[in-house]
Amino acid sequence: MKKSITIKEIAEEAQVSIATVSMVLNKKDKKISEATRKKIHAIAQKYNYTPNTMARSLITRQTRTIGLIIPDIVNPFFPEIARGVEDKASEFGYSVIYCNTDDKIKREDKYINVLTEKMVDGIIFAHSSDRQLGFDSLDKCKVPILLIDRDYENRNVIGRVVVDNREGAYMATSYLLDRGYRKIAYIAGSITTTTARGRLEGYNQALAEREIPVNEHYIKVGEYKLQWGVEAADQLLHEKEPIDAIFCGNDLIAIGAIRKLKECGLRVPEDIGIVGFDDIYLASLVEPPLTTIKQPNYEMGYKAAELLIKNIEKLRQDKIKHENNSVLVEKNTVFLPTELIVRRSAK
Amino acid sequence: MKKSITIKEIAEEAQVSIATVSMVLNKKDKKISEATRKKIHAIAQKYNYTPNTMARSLITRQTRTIGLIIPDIVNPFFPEIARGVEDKASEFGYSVIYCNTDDKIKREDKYINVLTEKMVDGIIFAHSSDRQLGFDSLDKCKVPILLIDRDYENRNVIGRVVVDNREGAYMATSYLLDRGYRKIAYIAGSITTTTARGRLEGYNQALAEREIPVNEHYIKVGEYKLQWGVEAADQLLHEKEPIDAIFCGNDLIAIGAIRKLKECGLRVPEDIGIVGFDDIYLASLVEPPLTTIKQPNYEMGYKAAELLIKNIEKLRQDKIKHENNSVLVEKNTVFLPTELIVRRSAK
DNA sequence: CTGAAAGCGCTTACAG
DNA sequence: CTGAAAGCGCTTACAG
Repeated sequence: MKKSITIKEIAEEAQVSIATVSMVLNKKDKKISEATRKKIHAIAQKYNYTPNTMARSLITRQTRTIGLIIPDIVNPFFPEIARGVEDKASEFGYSVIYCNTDDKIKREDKYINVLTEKMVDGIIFAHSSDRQLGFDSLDKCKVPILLIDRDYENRNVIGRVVVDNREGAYMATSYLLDRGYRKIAYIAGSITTTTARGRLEGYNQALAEREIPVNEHYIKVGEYKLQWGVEAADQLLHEKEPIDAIFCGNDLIAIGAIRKLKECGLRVPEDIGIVGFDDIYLASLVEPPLTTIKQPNYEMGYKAAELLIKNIEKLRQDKIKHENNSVLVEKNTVFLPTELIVRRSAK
Repeated sequence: MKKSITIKEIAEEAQVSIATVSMVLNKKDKKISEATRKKIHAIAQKYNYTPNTMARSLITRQTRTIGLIIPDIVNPFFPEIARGVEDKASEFGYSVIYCNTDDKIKREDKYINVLTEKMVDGIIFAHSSDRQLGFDSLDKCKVPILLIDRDYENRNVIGRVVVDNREGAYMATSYLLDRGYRKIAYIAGSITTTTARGRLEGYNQALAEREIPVNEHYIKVGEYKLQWGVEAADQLLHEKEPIDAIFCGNDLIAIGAIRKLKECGLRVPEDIGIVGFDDIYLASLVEPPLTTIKQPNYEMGYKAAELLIKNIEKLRQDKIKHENNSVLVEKNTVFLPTELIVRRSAK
C-alpha cells in the first residue's frame, strides 16, 4: 500500500544526518540537543514514520521474533500453550510465528528451516513423539531451541519445559487410594512417549507406597481417544478381578470410559471412581463433572517463552560484552506441577 | 548459535562473483554454466548455507510473512481458523505471525503497528465487535488487511470473508419447521454484531416464509455463554404460550438450554426441538448429540489466506509490470456457506 | 553535540 | 556466460 518514509528523508527535511535521526528515534539521544530532537520527532510523527525492522535486524542480528512449532493448534491441548507463549513473548516485545506439523518429521524439519531463514531469535518446539534419535535439522539448526511437553536429547536444545506427569499420576492414584478404592485400573493413551511413561511411573509409585501389587491386567494401553476409553472400560469390566476405580490417561479417555460405565448401569464415582488427566479441559463439560489432574498448559507456554527469551538476551549480552562462549541461563529441564481438581468427590 | 555462511564467502571459495552465486541459488541461473552451478551448489551444501531473508526482504520488499490478529486462540472458535490460515499460507510459502487481542482495541492497534514494522505482506484480522467506527491505526496501516468473521467498513480493507449467518439461521429454523415445530424460540448471544444480526434475519425469514408471526417474547438476547442458555431456557419455559423448539445462537447456549430442559424433565428433541449454531464443535459431546449448523471455520481461515496472498502477489505483479494503480483480485465480501448437521432427528 | 563512512547480506539492472 | 557497482534502510564505531 502506502510507502513508508525513511530516516533518510526525515534527515533531509530536518537538515541533519541520518545518524542523528537514528539516534533520536532509538532513544540513544542523550547527546542530542533538545531542539534537534523535537524537530525530528515532529517530522516522524507528521509522516507516520515506522522503522523498517528488516534493515535494523540485518545489523543487530535480532528479529525479536520467535517460532512456535506444534503438532496442531486445533488439538485442544495446544491453544493454551500457544497463548502462554504469545503472552510472554509480547510482554518482552517479541512476536511469534506459529507452525503446525501434524506430528510429521518432514514438516518439522521444513519449519525449522523456514524459521532459521527468517532469522527468528529462538524456537519453542513440541516435537513429534516419533522423533526418537538425534536429527539432522536440529543439529544443524543455528537457532536456539527450547522443547516443551515432550523431552528429547539434543545438544542444540537449550532447555526443556515439561509437565510433571509422574507427580500428577501419583496424585491421581493416591487420591483414589485415599478414598478407599483398591482395584485401580489405568487406561493409558500410549506408552511410547516420556509423557505416558511418567504417568505410568506415578501410578506404580502410588500403588507401591501402599504395598498394593500392580495387576498387569489393569493396565490398558491404547490411544488418547474417546473411543479407546469406551473399549478399554469394556475390557476392564470383563476382567476376572473386578475393578473399583480407573485412572484415565486423558480426559477424552475418561469421557469414553464414563459413557461405557453408565451404559452398564454403573454410577460414577459411587460404583467406580474415576480420575482423568485433564489434557484439554473438556472433562468439566461432561456429566458428572469429573475429578481431574489439571495440566498447566498455559504456564508451560508462558514459562517456555520466558526461558527462551531470557536465554536469547543473555546470549546477546555475552556476545557484546566478552565475545566468549556464554553460559545458558538455565539448561536443565523444568518440571511444571499439576493440580488435582476435585469436582465431585468419590465415596 | 552458529554463524551462517554468506554468499560472499561462497563466492570467494568458488572464485566467482556474489552476483553469480545469488543467481544460482535463486534458480535464475539459465545463463550460468553447468560447471559453475555445480560448484556453487556443492559449496552451499557443504557449509549448510541458509539465505538471510532479512537482507533479501530489504530489497524485494516482501517478507513472505502474514499477520493473523484474533481475539484469543484459547476460545475454541479460533483454532480452526488459525489452522486454515496457516495451512494455506504455508502452501504458498508464507509464514504467519499470530496475535491475541482479547478484543481490546488498544492491543489490536499495537499489533497492527508491530506487524507493520515487521513488514508483513498482509494481515488477516478478526476485529473486536466493539470496533464500530473508522479507526486511525487501520487507516494509517500500510499493509493490506483482510477481515474475517466480523465485518467492518474501511478503505484499507481489501476484502472480507464471513460466514453466511443469515442462510445458516434460515436452515436451522426451516429444519425445525419441517419437523412440525411451530413455536420456535431463538436464544441469541448478542445482537450488536453483524453475525448476530444475520442470524436473526435468517430466523425471521424462515418464519415469514411459512407465514408464522414472530413472537417477540420468543427472542431472548444475552451472551454466548452456557449460563445464558440455562437462564434463557428457564425464561422460555415460563412464557404464557409454551414453546416447542429452540434455535440457539451458539452451542454453548444450546448446552445450557438442554441442561435446563432436562432438569425440568423435558426430552430433547422429543418434547422440545433444538438446533444450535455450532461455533465450537462442543455440541457433539453433549447428550443427546445435537443437531447443529456447522460453521466453516477452517474454510474461513483457508479462504482468507488465499484471498489475501493472491491480492498481495497481484499487487506486486502490477507494481513490477506497469507501475500503475492495481485492481484488487476480489474486493467484495465472500460469504461462506454453513452446513446443517443432523445428529439426532427431531420428531 | 553532530556528521561522514562503513557495512549488515542480499538482488538487480547494466555492461562486457 | 560472468562481474562490478549501486543500493535496500538502517546502526554503529569513529572522528571532529
